[in-house]
Amino acid sequence: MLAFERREKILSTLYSDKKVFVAPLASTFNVTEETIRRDLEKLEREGVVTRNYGGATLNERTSEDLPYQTRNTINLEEKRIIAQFLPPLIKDGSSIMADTSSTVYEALQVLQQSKDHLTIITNSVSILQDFAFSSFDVFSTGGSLRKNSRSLVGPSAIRSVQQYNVDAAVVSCKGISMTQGIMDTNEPEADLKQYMQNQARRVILLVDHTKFGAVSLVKTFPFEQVDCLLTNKKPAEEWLDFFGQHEIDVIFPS
Amino acid sequence: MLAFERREKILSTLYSDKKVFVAPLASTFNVTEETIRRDLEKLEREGVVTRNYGGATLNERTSEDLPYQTRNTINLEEKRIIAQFLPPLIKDGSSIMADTSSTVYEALQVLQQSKDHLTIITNSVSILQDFAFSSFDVFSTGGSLRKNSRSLVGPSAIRSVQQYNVDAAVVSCKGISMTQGIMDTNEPEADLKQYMQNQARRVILLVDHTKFGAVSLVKTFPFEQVDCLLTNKKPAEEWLDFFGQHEIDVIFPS
DNA sequence: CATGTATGCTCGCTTTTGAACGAAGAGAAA
DNA sequence: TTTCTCTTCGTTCAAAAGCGAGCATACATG
Repeated sequence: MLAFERREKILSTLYSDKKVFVAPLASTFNVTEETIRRDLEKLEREGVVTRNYGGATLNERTSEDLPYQTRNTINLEEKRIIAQFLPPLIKDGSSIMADTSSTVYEALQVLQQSKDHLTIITNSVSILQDFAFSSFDVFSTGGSLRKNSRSLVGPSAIRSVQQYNVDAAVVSCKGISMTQGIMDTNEPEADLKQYMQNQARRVILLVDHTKFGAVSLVKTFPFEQVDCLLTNKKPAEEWLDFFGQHEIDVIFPS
Repeated sequence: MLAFERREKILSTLYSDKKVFVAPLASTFNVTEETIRRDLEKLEREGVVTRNYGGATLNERTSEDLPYQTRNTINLEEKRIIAQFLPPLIKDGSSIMADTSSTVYEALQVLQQSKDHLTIITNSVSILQDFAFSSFDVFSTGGSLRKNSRSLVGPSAIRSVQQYNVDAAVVSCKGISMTQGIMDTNEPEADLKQYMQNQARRVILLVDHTKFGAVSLVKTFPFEQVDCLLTNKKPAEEWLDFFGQHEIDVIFPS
């Protein structure tokens, strides 16, 4: 039995019972209580459980969130660098649209700390979940829950997006190419993004350096629509020229 | 029985009875009265109860606006008992509407294990989150994220609900009374529930025993609309008569 | 080889619990 | 009202259970 295997089993017990105890776990897995405690400690650091004397209870709010969270920690540093550039571009009290991407998610976390009030319209379930107890006004687009993601898409989401006119759309993508434009991996989200862009006065695109030149399945909207691009490394000269031609403000760490 | 577990159970008794006594608690948990006193002391420090001679009473104010996660673990056993009754009432492949309540949430968890395919329309963020990786089709109503809850409400959610016609509405409430009807603590959710009920061929109401006779702020829909009621304890004879008059099928543990 | 991770073990510290006893509250009787 | 009695509370002490830090070992990984 490997460590992560054990933790997975602990998690599954947690999901069904909402709580676990140190001593029984230790004996079922044939490890010392120390090990179990360390497991629970780890789970607590990840925000999944709260420990109490003799065991731990599940944190409802992140109940099924583990896969997302791990995915979210990939390139987290890059995403945070990008996120730092967003607050100066957003005025307190303004309204924004946010798509379902971990980059945008990180950026909103930073906004939450630096702004008093914002109105957020989003199709991301993760954002809904995280802002349930914030002071921001949050609107969900509704729509169909896309399989294996926390994204709401489809005609209903599109209709919903069209109801709002916002100051800025904060979106990400899977790849940008000078010839192919801005691309995403799946049709429904790419589609929705296009409508988001359409309802916003300004379009702010968040792209980390790995997206430059990456080609992906489906085009979203053209570069002409982008007002501002945030990234985590200085792009190559030809990209800077390209952005200049399209009148896109590029922001990157100096 | 560990300390935190005992305190949870005390809380759960508090939520259903509004008050507890030291001596009976001590004997049910097989601990000394001192221990119970210390538990109550702790709960008092947390602002949940006020102690008085011989026991403690629940602080009314906090009972309504409980954070979701505490509310969710309270009376979990009762909720699971109710949840068990739902699968036989729902045919595989059918479509249902689900509100934002921990009882309905538990019931859907059970459905997830016993059905191959369902279409769920919900205003609950928690359900969206939990079914992101399931085989069910899930639609979000969208709408405004209600403060300090994981519930989507408002005109946009209502419009959205009206787009769908489903086989069953699975809903809960905060209180039922023969004279006042079915009640909830807040207007927006009560409102939405009414529309949900309206779009469903059958209305299934999930109520634990603490809700019987409990009066709450705002009425939702009348008993005439309810087709089936699931609860965790056999209701009193007058309630059974009452349900009979309204042609409501009542299901409870035998 | 060095490095990092996982695990077990020990020891001192904290939390929890029960027992004991005096103090305080409730209710009845004067 | 005052007094008396019984119950309930709070405090203190000690024992037991649980915990965290630090160290050592084992094993994989680079």
